[in-house]
Amino acid sequence: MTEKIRVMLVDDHDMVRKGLKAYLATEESIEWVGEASSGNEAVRIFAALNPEIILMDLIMEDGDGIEATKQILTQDPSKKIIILTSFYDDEQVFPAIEAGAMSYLLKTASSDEIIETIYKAHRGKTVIDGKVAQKLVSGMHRNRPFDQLTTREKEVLQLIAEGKSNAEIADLLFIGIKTVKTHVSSIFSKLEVADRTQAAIYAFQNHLFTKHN
Amino acid sequence: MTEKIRVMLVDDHDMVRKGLKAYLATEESIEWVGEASSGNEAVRIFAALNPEIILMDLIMEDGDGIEATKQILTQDPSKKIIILTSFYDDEQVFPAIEAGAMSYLLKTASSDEIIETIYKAHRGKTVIDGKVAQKLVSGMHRNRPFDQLTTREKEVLQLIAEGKSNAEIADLLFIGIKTVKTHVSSIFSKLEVADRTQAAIYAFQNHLFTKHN
DNA sequence: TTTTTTCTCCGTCCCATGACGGATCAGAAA
DNA sequence: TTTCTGATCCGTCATGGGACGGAGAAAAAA
Repeated sequence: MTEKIRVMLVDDHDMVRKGLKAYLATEESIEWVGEASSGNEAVRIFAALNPEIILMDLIMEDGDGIEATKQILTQDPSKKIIILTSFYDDEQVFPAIEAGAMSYLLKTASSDEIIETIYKAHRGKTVIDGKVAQKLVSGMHRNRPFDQLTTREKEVLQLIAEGKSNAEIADLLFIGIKTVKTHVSSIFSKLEVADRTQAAIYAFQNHLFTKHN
Repeated sequence: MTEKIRVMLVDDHDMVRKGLKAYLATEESIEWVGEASSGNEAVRIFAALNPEIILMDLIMEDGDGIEATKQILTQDPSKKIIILTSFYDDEQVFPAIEAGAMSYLLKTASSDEIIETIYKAHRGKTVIDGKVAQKLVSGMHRNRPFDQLTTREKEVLQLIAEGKSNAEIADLLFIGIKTVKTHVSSIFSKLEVADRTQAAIYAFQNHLFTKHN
């Protein structure tokens, strides 16, 4: 029999860790080398555990999965990381792929799919969940109006989304109110919204300034 | 030895179901009678499984946990339902308790806590997760400014949060623009915000109109 | 090089917005 | 009954917000 595949899990749900551990124990060719309950903990201990494959949750209290993925791959690019997240959180897919994750599964995936994905990752093959893949292709040619904004306009939009007035924005950016109004008008036409309130709503609905951009 | 406690799990994550099942199998006095992958499925099959305790996830694709909790307890009030959710989703705690759930756990809870909660629920004792409890007490005397709003004002605020102008709101509610402005001003003073944009931001940050209210 | 595009900046004009005051009506408390 | 409180409604008025036009500078294209 060949060498076992060394697998590590990073998830802040104890029951998920205990559960997946118990389930993977039934697989002869998989060896459970350890687990971490947060992204930061994973970065600290993965080298000692020396897993070949890391199952990584995204949303965790202490250090998110994307950051942990980056750091781990920086230290050891040979690690194969499978993202295993609860929801296809809108625009977390791109950052995860960019961070170097090999596969992207939803927790709604069946246990068999997870095992299959582990084997495929072991052979260097990528698996992307169907729903996530749809997001990807629709987002590939992402003509997001937001990306049409200039640097200055993005700054202004963020301040709008924080509830700032034009005068406040002018003070914060050390420019005239009239100039702010120009940027604001430009933002409206690019985002195809009518006023600053709709622009702020757009920012919130697209999670623009809540995470990494 | 006494009768085993009959337990059923409702969760749309296959790995959580398989995992918890494997883990609970180590408990002598707990019997796993079945599982459902959605709220609606749970309502359909719980009677046949005849569990004593139901572990219920909240966020599911097909029929959420709160609705399922209500329906199950309507059919059989003797069932003891333990909410087992991923995040303390802001204001889902109240509806869950109102629906008749006996306990409220987070999935970050340790497996031992879950087992302990099952035993306590079996003896009729309620367990509320610490973080959730904090939310509860801070929410008990919930001086949320939002609750200070009148019915009409809530309607207006929702339309503001949808990006509507005063004129559009007037048309939608069949009242004059001046009247709308009065409501709008009243909303601002109660929410302690300066303009409609900040009001919309308030609505989004408090998840006001995204779920049941 | 010149030309064109783009980004950033500032000005003028008009209207929706929001502050303030007041009227009407309904229900509760005296 | 009267009184009081609060919800809903409409008026007047000053101002911030948004549309439009344009200038200078720098980068890209010719």
